[in-house]
Amino acid sequence: MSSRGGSDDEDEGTTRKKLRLSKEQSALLEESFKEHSTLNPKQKNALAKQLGLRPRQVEVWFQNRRARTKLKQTEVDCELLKRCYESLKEENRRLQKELLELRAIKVAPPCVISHDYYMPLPAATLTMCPSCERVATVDNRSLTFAKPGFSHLSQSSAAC
DNA sequence: AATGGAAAGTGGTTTACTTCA
DNA sequence: ACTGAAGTAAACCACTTTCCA
Repeated sequence: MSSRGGSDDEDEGTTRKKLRLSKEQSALLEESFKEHSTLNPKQKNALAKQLGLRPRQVEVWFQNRRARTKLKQTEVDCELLKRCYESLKEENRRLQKELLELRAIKVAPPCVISHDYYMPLPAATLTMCPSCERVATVDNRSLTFAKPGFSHLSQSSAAC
């Protein structure tokens, strides 16, 4: 690894001061990064020549730039996951509440149907999808799931 | 004087290539 | 001639250090 340890960085004799890239240099590097986030040796050398920098400096700039991009993306992903978590927490709260209500309905005395007297069934009874183990509400004629996303269940069988 | 951010250093991993038994 | 192991260089990445505004 020839470029390790700055052996090709020797310049101006004694202590090498850290260089701050000019606006023009940064702009050109940014422009180049937009086109391709990695450089082949030919592109790197050409860009270095154009900028008046050492190829190693161009290489380092691209490495740091990729790292910054990744960091930014990670932060965005983190925010997204936070929001997703909050949303799921809220939905879980709501479903737990719904489950309690449905259990209460299930525990209530069964309906009686006599010849001259019809007592309607409760609006829904509780069942569990055996495949995905989600709770579903079922009435006489059709299967009605509490949440969207249960469409994978057919009406004829309460299984996924 | 303290600090954030960017340039540069360091060490580890991967990949492509060469050499040699 | 073919093949697999070993060595090497280059490039990348993650992490860290240095230094300037």
